[in-house]
Amino acid sequence: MGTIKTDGDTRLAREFFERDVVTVARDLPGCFLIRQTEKGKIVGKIIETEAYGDTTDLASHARFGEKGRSKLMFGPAGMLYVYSIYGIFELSNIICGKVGHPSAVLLRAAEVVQETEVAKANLSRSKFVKINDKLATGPGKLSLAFGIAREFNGVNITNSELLYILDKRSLDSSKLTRGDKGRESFDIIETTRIGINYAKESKDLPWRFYIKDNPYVSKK
DNA sequence: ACATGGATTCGCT
DNA sequence: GCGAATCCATGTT
Repeated sequence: MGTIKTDGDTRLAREFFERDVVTVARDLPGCFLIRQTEKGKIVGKIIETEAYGDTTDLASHARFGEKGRSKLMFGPAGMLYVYSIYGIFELSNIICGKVGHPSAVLLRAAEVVQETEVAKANLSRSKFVKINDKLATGPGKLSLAFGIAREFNGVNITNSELLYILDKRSLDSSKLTRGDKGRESFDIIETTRIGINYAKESKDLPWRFYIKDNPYVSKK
């Protein structure tokens, strides 16, 4: 469901993201994030996500209402929501749910499986990132590695040629990863979100999802 | 106009 | 486990 054909691959379409944000967040690990750049096509397997909900989720930017930077969250699904944090990083989210039901999925970690040198070059632009074999472990590093910055805010990833997501069954991972299995099954761990201890009644919601035993998870 | 603090990351203790 | 780096959205004066 929720897919269209693009060049033989199966791109996630708006219907995929229009579902409940928690369902989408659980479904995204194992899918492939694609970033077409001048230097090449960066491909990453999504490892970890978090769901952010409506005005009742005290950790969600939507809690402030339909205004300011989070206005996008109230609009149609499939748009990218990029915002800066700590003056240092920019975090990438995908708007989910029907119009009027604000929510978004935060992309927290990926395994870069193609054009790793391009991703490394992107990371090198920040003096706050240490470059090692984990290129996109954590939402700040993920955005930087994939070259996603504020100019991508509002981009429709169901249309864009520069940024989109392919279904987890659409790529033959034997060509892409070392030992990690795109087409094989995996267990998803559900746990609490990171960095939101200020959000009293919401901080214990099990809205963080990651692939069990995967080395590219940002934090256990 | 001013003060506050964060959906982070790294390095040092 | 804690603090620094560094900017802007948000809330208060």
